[in-house]
Amino acid sequence: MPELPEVEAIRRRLETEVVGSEIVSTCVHRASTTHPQRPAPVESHTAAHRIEAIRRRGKNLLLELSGGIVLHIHLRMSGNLYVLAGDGHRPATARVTFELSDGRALIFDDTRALGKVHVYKARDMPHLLRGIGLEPLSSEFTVEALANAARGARQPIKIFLLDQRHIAGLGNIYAAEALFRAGIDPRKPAGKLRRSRLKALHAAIVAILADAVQSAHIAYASPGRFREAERFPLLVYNRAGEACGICGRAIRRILQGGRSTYFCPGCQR
DNA sequence: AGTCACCTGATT
DNA sequence: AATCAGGTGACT
Repeated sequence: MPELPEVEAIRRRLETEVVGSEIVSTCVHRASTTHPQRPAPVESHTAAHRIEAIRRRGKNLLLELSGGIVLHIHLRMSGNLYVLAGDGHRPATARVTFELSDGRALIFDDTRALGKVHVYKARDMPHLLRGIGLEPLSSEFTVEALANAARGARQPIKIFLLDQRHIAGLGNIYAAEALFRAGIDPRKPAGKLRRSRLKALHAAIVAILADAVQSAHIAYASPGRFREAERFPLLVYNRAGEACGICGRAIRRILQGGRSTYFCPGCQR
């Protein structure tokens, strides 16, 4: 489920809940979650370490542990990270359990088991993250930086936005919503957008993600999982056939790179 | 840029 | 039974 806003909401929540806590033991319940690393090293390199900080880079969560160890977690499609009280029931979909010294447990829950948990030395992280693109809610993400990234790109702009090497954190939902808000046809080649269009797109991305972080924070606030109803309304995603709220034309669904793209043929040109 | 693979579950 | 799902990496 998670794109940048959901990952950031999880990060903020965990920051208040587990930074400063010590992991006493770790159990990997599904080997594919740590693949190609073996479960044993992940377990041994996290046990007896304290969680010192939690950072996010795009959709990646980085738990900085004592002793120069980084726990790298990617939630992929269905991952979630949350704290379970000492008397809580661990669900069957838990893929990794980190037992904390105060009796609580940090659970990596992942229904589809596509998510990843790996351990690295802190000094290796810059190398491992080198291919990740602009952080859209940071000061480095400017119209100029977006224009530089898009220059000469022949990919459709929707495909371009999903490519984490350009911008880190957009996924299928918010890419579609940002393009709608900016009034851009998702099939338009990225490198052919005029500066005025890029400016609108830049503003749309920042506004959508900032709003979505806020609502995701609320949606995750109560214990349990993401509450869809709390998210701010999506204007095109998953609305094929419905009337566009602006122009009234039917929202279309097309395939790009094997994935659904939703857009309004009236508003996006 | 398209297709498959990795997984499970919801929906048609 | 078939299709779809908020992600990504390895093919072609």
